[in-house]
Amino acid sequence: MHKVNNQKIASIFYEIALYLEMEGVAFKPRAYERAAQAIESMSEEAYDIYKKDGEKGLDAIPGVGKSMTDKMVELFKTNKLKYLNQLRKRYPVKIKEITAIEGIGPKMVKDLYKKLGVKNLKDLERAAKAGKIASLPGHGKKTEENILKGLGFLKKSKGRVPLGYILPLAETVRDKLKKTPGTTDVEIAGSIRRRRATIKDIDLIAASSKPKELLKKFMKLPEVARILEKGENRAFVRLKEKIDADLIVVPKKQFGSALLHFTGSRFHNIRLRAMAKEHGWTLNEYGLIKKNTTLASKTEKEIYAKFKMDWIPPEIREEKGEIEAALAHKLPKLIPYGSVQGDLQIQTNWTDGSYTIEEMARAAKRLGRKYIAITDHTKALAMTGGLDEKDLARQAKEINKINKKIKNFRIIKSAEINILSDGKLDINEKGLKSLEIVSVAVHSGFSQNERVMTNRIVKALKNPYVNILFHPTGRLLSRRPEYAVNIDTIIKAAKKFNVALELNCFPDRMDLKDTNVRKAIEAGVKIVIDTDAHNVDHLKYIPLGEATARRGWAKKTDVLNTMPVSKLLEHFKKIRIDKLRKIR
DNA sequence: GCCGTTTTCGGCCCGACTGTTTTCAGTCG
Repeated sequence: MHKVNNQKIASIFYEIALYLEMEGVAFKPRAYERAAQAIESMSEEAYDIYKKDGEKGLDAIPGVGKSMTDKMVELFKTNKLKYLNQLRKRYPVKIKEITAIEGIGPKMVKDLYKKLGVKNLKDLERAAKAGKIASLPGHGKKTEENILKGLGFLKKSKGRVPLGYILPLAETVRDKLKKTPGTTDVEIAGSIRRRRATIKDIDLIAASSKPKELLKKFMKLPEVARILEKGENRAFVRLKEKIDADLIVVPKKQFGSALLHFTGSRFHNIRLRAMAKEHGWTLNEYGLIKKNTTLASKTEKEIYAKFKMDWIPPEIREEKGEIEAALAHKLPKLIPYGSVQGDLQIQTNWTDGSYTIEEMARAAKRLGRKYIAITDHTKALAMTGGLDEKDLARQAKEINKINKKIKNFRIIKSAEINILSDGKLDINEKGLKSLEIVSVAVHSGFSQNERVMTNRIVKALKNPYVNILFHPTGRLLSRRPEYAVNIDTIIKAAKKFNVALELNCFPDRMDLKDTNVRKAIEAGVKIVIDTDAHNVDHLKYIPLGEATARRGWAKKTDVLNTMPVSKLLEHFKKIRIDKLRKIR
């Protein structure tokens, strides 16, 4: 058996979809894409589902039926897929690679292959530079230029970018557009509005009585490098920051329908449109329309109401049960932004942070936090100058001193303690006892196999002093995938040993991710949201974590550090006493 | 290829822009 992971399966299904699209097959490409999307966003591995529940389990994945179940089973059994190999043989073309270029789709790939023998990006570049594409019937000079520009962009582009790095730019552009005469609303839509962890481009929706002026202003912004498309009410540009931005301008009365349309997700929209169709209506960016009359268009809420649904927060518009919940008026009350009162992971210049404890505390207070926990690394992480038991005692004295100086604020004694490769901690019991909150994390042995890694973490969670598991899967979005860990087992252990799981807001981490948050809270495990700040500038990332918690359907009560500090510390204290009593 | 409080068969979301066309296919969101 071969443990083919979800990402790999999704990637294969996406590739099949492209090949089928290339052949002009109807409907099947969408089916494969839909299944791929479902699989890549599952928190449980399809392989584990198969081992546990067999083919029945796979078939139960939404969008997956008999045929795709068979294909997954074949992958698990042989690590190969005959169907895909046949497609690749018929068209020996790097289809995913080539269609990554803006403006090139499967049909053009087919044409370029058949007529010019283009199989990969290198062939494509050579053909374009030699002027061969412009001379093809059906294509021209412009197509060729766009391909060359697209190739250049692809080389420089970083692909999807962490949300936290793009949001400020999107907000800057939005705010500049807001000041245009005749413009009443500008909103960021798309996956940024849904607060996905990574972003491909910036979508902006505006309501204006003077669309021409607004579009002109947009295209002339200093952030813009190049104009890709322009129309009556939309413009599509490439920003100097190597990311594309799209602006759609509508009359005020259509702002809601436009916002709904361009917020997505795609599958949420498809579902809504199918529902509209059942009523004999159509839903598009201009409104919910019955024959020639508009039933609703001004606000999203009005449109949802026509379907007898509650308004659905953008963060959960992923066609993952939110439509059913909205129809039944049973949407969860998602944790409101601004609910997190304190930051529970902060590094200082005692280890690899850049600022003193007091500087971090004062900066956090300025942002409205009521408390922070100081969580410098411990000794096994030698490269950061990790603290030993004596250092922690010294740091405690320092914290006491600063606590007296800063009013209406509380610094909590904590640490980011290493889980050693055998699951033991690198701080002794006396050291653990001296801390108000004990947080643990993996920082070594990333290449351990899943069983070893999982057992190691579970062993650490079993320690009666442990309160929080930091960045449970260890992913770094721009650099490193998750380490091999069985998140279901971790969640079970967290529940059993009453340990909270961290949702780390650092833009590169966002760990736990949304689907794991949902899984954890469904299992009754508590979450903490914190920034992992290494300097004062990082403290601002809390709302990213709140957003991700919302994507995971978390309520305020699921997140421990929405509590005031006295209650929070009481909570951890009580757990510690209970656990120690059970052991003795 | 998937799916079903109308359906196990017959459907499957909708519209704009571009480039190369003389009315449209391809691509994108």
